[in-house]
Amino acid sequence: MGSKERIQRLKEDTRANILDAALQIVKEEGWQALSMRKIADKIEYTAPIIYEYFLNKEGILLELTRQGYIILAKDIRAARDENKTPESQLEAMWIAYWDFAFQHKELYQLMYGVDMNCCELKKSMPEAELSDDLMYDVIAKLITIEKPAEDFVCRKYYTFWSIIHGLISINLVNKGRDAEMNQRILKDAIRGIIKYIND
Amino acid sequence: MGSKERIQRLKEDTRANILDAALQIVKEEGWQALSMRKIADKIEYTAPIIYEYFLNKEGILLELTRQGYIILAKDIRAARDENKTPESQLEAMWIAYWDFAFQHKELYQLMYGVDMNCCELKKSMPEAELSDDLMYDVIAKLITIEKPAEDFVCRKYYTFWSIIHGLISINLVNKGRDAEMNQRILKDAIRGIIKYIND
DNA sequence: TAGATTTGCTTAACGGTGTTAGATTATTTA
DNA sequence: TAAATAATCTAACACCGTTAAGCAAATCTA
Repeated sequence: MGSKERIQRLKEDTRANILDAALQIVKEEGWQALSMRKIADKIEYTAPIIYEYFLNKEGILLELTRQGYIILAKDIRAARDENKTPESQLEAMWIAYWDFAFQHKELYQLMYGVDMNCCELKKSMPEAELSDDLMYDVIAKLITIEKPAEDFVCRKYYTFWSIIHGLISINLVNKGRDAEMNQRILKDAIRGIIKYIND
Repeated sequence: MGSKERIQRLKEDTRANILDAALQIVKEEGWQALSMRKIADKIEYTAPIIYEYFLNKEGILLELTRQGYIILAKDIRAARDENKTPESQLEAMWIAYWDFAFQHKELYQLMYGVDMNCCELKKSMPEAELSDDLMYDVIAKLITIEKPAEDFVCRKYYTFWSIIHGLISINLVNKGRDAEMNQRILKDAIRGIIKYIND
């Protein structure tokens, strides 16, 4: 009677296959081409069975978003743990963020709504805050002034996030022209903000 | 026989009505809800008529994008002309950019692919470069070092653009939480970059 | 003015989408 | 083996962008 577990495992496999198929289609043809019937084709089923694993199409996207945040947090944490000083940690962490965006371009688009459809329903996802906290902590360490205003750290964090997300968005939408220049802008900006973080 | 002109004017009206209807639907229900049949309903015609005025749905979006760039350039130019020093010009121009993004939220989403579907075909649109040039000129004035590297101005421009576009994107996607804080981040960032523009 | 032609607009359709209900087939249980 | 249950599919609905065909009114031509 161990078949219960076997079947359970098979179901989990199918669920994973759906997500894999979806991501594969997006990688091959873009978000616009993703359809329930195409996913079904790829996993050799018909469309309605997907609804036994996910509430609807949005549910698939939501799960992919979740996976994205988990990978991102893992990468950022690794970058932090490989460096010692807060300065080098912060730089490495933002570069990890940057690398994630291009290594998992499709996930990044989904997570941050760059040239995408969908979403709206990205409300309370705890996984989305994983990497937020990591960044926040390191930034706080760099602030040496006596009594920072309440939203001071928050503002610095948003400044970092904005410039890097902005650069990424511009590159993803405009199909990134000069990769080398962008790397320079990125590093210059990071160092600039770190340098004057107490202003 | 002045009826030729009258008819011509009516046709131009209908074309404008289509664009207005489209934008109105988007403002009321979001980009996802925009459909040819809904536009037709709003202008009290049936869908196929629209194809006498635009090649396809993309054509409507493209024209709205064009209009967006024209408004943006006008706003930025006005901001520049209301200020004297390059420093205050630049700040006012970026704030004008910022204001445009929130005053014409839907157009900005369309122009820069923030949480949108479509596009790809944003290739050569001359109107898109109108405001680019304005910014570029003023930034160049602020650079005082002797022989700036060839891509120096370009890099500074991208730095500005990135942080502001990043902030806007984050606010549009995350439904902007603290408007006041964002204004502060924006101004701080602009002044920070101006301050160290020759680094 | 009568007929021919052009114009403006609609209906109907095609192939696609997300999604649901019902029927069908396969598997498990008694 | 028979009944019950699970797994899967077919068919359909309402929508989408888009195109082709047809109708009816206005216009032009004789």
